[in-house]
Amino acid sequence: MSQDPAHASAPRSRHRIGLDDQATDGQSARTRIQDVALQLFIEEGYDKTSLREIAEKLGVTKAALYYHFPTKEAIVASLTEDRVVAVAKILEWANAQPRTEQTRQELIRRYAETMRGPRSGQIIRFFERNQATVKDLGAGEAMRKQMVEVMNLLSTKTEPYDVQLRRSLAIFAIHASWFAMREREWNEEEGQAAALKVAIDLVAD
Amino acid sequence: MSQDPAHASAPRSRHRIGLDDQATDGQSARTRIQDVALQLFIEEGYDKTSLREIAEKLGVTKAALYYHFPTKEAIVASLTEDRVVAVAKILEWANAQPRTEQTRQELIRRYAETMRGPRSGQIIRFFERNQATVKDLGAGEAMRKQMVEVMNLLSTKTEPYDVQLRRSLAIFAIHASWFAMREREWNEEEGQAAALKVAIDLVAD
DNA sequence: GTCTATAGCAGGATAGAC
DNA sequence: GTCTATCCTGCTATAGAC
Repeated sequence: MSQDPAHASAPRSRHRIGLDDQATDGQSARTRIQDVALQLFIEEGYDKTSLREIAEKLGVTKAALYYHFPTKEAIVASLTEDRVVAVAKILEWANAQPRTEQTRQELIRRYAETMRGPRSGQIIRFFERNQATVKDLGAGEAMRKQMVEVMNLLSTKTEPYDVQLRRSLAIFAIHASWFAMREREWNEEEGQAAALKVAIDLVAD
Repeated sequence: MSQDPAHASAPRSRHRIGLDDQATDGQSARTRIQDVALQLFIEEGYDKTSLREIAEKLGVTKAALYYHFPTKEAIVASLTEDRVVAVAKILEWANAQPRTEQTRQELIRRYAETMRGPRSGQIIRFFERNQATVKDLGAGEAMRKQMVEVMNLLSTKTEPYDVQLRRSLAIFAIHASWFAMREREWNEEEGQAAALKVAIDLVAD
């Protein structure tokens, strides 16, 4: 999952306080960069978030980031790869199933499961808020294609338009529990349970 | 609606072929800029669309654009202002109604009506695909607030989470008919009718 | 109304010291 | 692993001629 050619085991040589030494909470430098970058990508947008800004927030310089990631885009790639693999597995499973209501519901259940990871919700949020930018980012293209494939599994072109639309909204229901209702105050558990319930209903006959 | 202090009636003085003289199809220079800009903002993203690119596509230079719009952001503002006014009117109406199922359905109907204009769908598409960027653009802020207000009118905080989510999805249903299902081939009429049907059902009890 | 030219700045990325 | 310094590019916006 982690393809870091350069420094599989980076030498902890110098005595200066750097990104990698702030790991008193068990977070690697790589992870800290990912967290800060993702947060900024969501709040400010990918384009408007400069590497300088990320570095500043981490207390280092731009150049330091380039030791951990070859490009800005690579940060996004590292963020999304795990989720892409997880969704790909679900799609593989779904493609081998008969196209029944029960399959749709199980597909939704499994898809909703992918939102349980600590960063999953944020990654979706990032994706939704940066669609235009992310679409030629490779990682974004992959996620977009997967979303379309999920929707295509939920309905066929021969079905009425309103059915197609209704079923597709199930995906938005799952995603939306993370971003559409920011104003309101419910906890994660409840939100996800509600989203799953609504989504399941949307794909029912 | 059109706040152009500088050139309410621009003098058609010179003989050179410019933006304003290409109006053989009845489009003003202003309109042509808006159309091209909006299209690029959707396809490439607001940030990544430079004024040079817009100008090039119109066969003029960057500087020419600055005659018609004082800033890049002003183009967005000019694009969204009519819709913001239209939605504001609907919100004003809705706020004066009792919070019944019938009101919700009528609210959805009226909201769906705003998608009938030629550019409305594109503007929503622009908004959705550039959320992160557009959020500190003034125009974007206004639209975001309106969307939240519509959702708040569709459900109250005391209602169960799944009901709140379900009702909020009605808005996405209306919007989605314009962008979520690009892969599939149905005409506008059918798509909007389907969206309205789904949305109405989502706000029903 | 449109042009050329340019100011002024910020971005991503690299080189090389430590 | 992180730094300083810098290259190169592209952006928004402005000045002033025509």
